[in-house]
Amino acid sequence: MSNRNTVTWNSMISVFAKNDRINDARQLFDQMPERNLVSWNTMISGYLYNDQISNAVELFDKMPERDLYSWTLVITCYTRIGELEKARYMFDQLPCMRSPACWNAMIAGYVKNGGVVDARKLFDEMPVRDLVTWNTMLSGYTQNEEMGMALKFFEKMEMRDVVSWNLMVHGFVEVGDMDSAYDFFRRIPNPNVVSWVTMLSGYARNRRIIEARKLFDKMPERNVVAWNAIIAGYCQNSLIDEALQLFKEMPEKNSASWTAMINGFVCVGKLDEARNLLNQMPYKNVAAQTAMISGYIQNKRIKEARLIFNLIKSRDVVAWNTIIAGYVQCGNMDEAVKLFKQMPEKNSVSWNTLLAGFAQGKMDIALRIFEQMGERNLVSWNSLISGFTQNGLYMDALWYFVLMAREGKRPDQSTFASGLSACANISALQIGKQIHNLSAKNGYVSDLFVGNALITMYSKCGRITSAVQVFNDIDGCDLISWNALIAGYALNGYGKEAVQLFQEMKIKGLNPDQVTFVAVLSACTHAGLIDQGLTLFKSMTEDNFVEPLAEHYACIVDLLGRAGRLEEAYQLLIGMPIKANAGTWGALLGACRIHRNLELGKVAAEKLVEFEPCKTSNYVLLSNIHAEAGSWDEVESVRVLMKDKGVVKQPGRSWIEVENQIHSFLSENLTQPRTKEVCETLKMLIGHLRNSGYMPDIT
DNA sequence: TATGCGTAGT
Repeated sequence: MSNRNTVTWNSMISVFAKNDRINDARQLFDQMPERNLVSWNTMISGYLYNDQISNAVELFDKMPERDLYSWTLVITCYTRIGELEKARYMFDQLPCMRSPACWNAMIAGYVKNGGVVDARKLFDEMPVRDLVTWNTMLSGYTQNEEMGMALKFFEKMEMRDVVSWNLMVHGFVEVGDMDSAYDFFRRIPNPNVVSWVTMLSGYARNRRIIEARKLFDKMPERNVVAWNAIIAGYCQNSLIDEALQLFKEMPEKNSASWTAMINGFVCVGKLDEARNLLNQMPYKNVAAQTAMISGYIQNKRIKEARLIFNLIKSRDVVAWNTIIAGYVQCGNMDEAVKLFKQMPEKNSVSWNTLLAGFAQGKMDIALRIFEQMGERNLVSWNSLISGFTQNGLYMDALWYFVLMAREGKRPDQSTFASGLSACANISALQIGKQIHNLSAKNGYVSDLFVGNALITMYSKCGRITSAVQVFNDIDGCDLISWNALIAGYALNGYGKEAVQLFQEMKIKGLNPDQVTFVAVLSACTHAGLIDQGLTLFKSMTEDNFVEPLAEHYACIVDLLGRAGRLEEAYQLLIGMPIKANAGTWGALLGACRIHRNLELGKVAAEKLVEFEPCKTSNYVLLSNIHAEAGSWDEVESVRVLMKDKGVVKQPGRSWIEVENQIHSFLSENLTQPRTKEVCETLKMLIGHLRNSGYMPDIT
C-alpha cells in the first residue's frame, strides 16, 4: 500500500466524521489496509468532534504510538468532560517537548471550565505565545462575561486577527450589550462569515429578529451555519413558519439545521411536525433525538420519549440525563434509578495501562484518577437526587448522596440543596449538620443556593438560631432567603419575630411575594396576632400588589376561625373572588372542631370530601362530625360513600433520627424492631396527658 | 497536490 493511498483514506475518515457519519468513519478506519499515526489521530479527532469522548480515549489507549497531536487531542478530551486534573496531569507528564498547541489546549481547557485564573497562570508561564494563545486567553474573559477585563486585554494584545474581534463581539452579545457588540462588529477590519453570524444570532437571541434578518440579507456570503443561525433565530422568537420557509429554501442542510428546526417545533408544542422531521432526517444524530425526547417529556408523553431513546445509536450523557429527568418528572423514580444504573460506567479498556505509563511510582494518583472515571456526570447524580427529594423519597435522596460521595464525585450546590431539603423534610438534624459541614468544606460557605436550603433545614428541624446564623452569613440574601427565615420563625412559633423580619425586609427595599405572605400570615395565625394578620392580608393587594391565592385565604380563615370568629371566616370563604380549595375548607373545618360548631363543620367536611375524594382522612373527619352530632345514619352513609369511591386508607409514615440513624415508622406495620416499646411509651404519655386534663384527639 | 492538535459562529 502506498503512503499516498493511506492519506486518501485519512481524508475520507475526516470528511465522514465531520458530516454526521462518525460510525461510517469508524468503519473506514477499521477496514483500511494500512493505518499510520495520522489515521489514529484523525479517528480520535473525529470522536472528539462528535463529542464521543469515551470512544476517543479508548482509541487513544490502543494506539501503537503517539505524537504531540495525539497528546493534545487527549488533553482536549479530558477538559471537554471537565476532568481538568487528569488533563493537567498528562500535560505535566508529557514524554516530549510541548508544542504551543498543547499549551493552548490546556489553557482552553481551564477557560471552558471557568478556571480563568488557572488559565492566566499557564498563559503567564508559557515561554512562546502565538496568536491562538492570545485569543484563547481573551476568550477566557469574554466567555466568563468579564467584558471589562476583556476590553483591557484586547487593547494590550500584541497581535490580533478576526478571531479576536469576533470574540469581543460575542462577549458583548452574551452580556446583552448589543450597542457595544455592533460597535465592535462595525470596526472589524475584515469581517468574515463568523463575524456576521455572531452578530446576527446575537440580535436573534435578544429578540431583535428583524435586525437579525436584515444582517442575514446583507451578508456577502452565506454558509450553512449562517442559514442555521437565522432559522434558529426565528425558532427562538416563535416564528416557526418563517423558520420552516427558510429551512426549505436553504441550499444545503447539516444535522444542526435539522436539529434547530426540530427544536423549534418542540418549543411551540408541535410535536407531530417535529417527529415528522426527525423521521425524514437522513443521518439522525443524538442532539436531534434528544430534542425530540425532551419535547415528549414536556408534554408528559414519556413512553414515546423512551421509544426514541431506545433508538439512539450512541447515547451521550445529555441523552441519558434527559430521559432520566423525564422519569423523575413523572414521578417514576424506579425507572429513573434503573436507567441511572444502566449508564455506561468505566470503560472496559485498560485505563490502568495508560495511567501506569505515567504513574511510575505514583500509583496513588493513578488510582485516584481511575476512581474518578465514569460516564455519569454531576447532572445525572443531581437529577436523581433532586428527583427523590421532589417525589418525597427523602431516604433515597440521602442514600444516593452518600453513594455519590463514595464514588468520589464532588457535590455541587444543587446536590447540597437537594440533600438538605431531604433532611428538612424528615427532620434529620444530625445528617443535615454533616451536609452543612461538607458544603462548607467544598467552598459553599456563603453560597446563596445552599444557604437558603440550610435555613429551611434548620427551621424544619427546630433550630431557628442556626437558621438565623446561616441567614446572617449568606452573601446577599435574596427573596428566597427572607421567605425561608420568615417561614422558619412561623413554623417554630415565633410569630412576632416573623412579622418583625417581614417589616425589616420591606425597609431593605425587597418586595414580598406570595410565598412571603403565606409565611407571615401563618405566623400571625399561630401566634394569635389577629389584627396584625388581618391588616397584613389587606395590605397584600392595597400596598404590595400581590394577589391573594387560596393559601392566603386559608391562613385568614384559620386566623379568624381559631379566634372563634367562625361566621366571619365562613363569609370570607364564600365571598372569595377566586376558587376555594381543600386548604381553605380544611382550615374552616379545623376551627369548627375546636369551637364545636357542628353545623358549619358539616358544610366544611362535605366540601372537603368533594375536593379530595380520595383522601381517607376527610371521610374520617366527616364521619366524626356526624358522630358528634349523633347523626348515626349519616355516619353510615359516609361509610358507604367511602366504599363506593373505593377509597383505600393510605398508611401514615413518619421518621425519627437517633444517633445518625434514620428510623422510619409505617402505621400498622409492626416490623419496626422497637414497635412494642414505642407503643407502650405512647400509652404512658397519653395517660400523663389525660391526667393533666388534656384529651388527645387520636382519631 | 492530498490527512491529524489548540482560538471565534448554528
